[in-house]
Amino acid sequence: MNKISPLADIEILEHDEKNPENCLKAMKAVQDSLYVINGKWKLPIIVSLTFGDKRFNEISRDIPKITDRMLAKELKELELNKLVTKIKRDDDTNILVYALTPYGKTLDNAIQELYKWGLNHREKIKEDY
Amino acid sequence: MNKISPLADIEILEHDEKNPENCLKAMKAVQDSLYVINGKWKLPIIVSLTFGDKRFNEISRDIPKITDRMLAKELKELELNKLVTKIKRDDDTNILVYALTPYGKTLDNAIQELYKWGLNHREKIKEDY
DNA sequence: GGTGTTACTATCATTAAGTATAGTGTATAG
DNA sequence: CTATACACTATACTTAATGATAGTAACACC
Repeated sequence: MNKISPLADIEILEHDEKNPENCLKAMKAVQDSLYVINGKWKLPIIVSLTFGDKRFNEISRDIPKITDRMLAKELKELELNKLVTKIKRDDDTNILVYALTPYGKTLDNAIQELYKWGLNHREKIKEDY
Repeated sequence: MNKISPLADIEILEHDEKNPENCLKAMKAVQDSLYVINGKWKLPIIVSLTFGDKRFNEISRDIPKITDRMLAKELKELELNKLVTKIKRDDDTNILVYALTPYGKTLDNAIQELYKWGLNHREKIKEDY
């Protein structure tokens, strides 16, 4: 039960000129995350799968404008990173569907925050212009 | 005090085939966020500034391998998006420093989650290989 | 068993993102 | 007043990401 969150630490160290190590560490960690979810389509795919396991075409229809090529490519990378797997659909057919792994689901908190921020940002932009 | 978080809603709707609208909405919001922080350097810059207001060269020294051109370019975009501003350093000098705006600071939750996930992911990769 | 759908792959073209290098006006220190 | 650091900008180049288009094996369905 680590109550002190990492960025809480960062805030404590905000004015500690002697510890640029923590800044570097934070940057690297954030870059690691971004590296895994980078590109135009990976997060949309993951979001689509949070709404349920889906087969190739179902994901494709969920995401406007994605091409087969990109969907195939991104799914492959997500499988490599163990965020997504193929499983048999839970019915009498033997159709294969893509599903988030338990590990893939650990991205949920981050995605929630990006979702909330994105909604708010869209509102802000509307106000401003 | 909106206790029901957006993705909580999403989970409730997970098996509601009749509402693909929510899936689309979630994807768009997440893409909006990603659009603002995309690229290799924007998050490192923001992280650097969470450790304190800094001038150009100080940020540059914080972030290994970033070039002047990219730093200038990314800072300009961050200023356009109102996440960063230039202010006078809080001392007797009239040095200008870059600082996160209050709006820029609203990214903190998202960055925290990316930070936590990134740390964990790095550990996982070490275990796996 | 012919037709359509599914789940891809291959190839090539285009666009976007990032790098390398050099240069310039302004501020600051000695 | 001069040298150096600072905060950029300009140009050219390279690499990475994405798009457009076509094709194909496997399966499903009448």
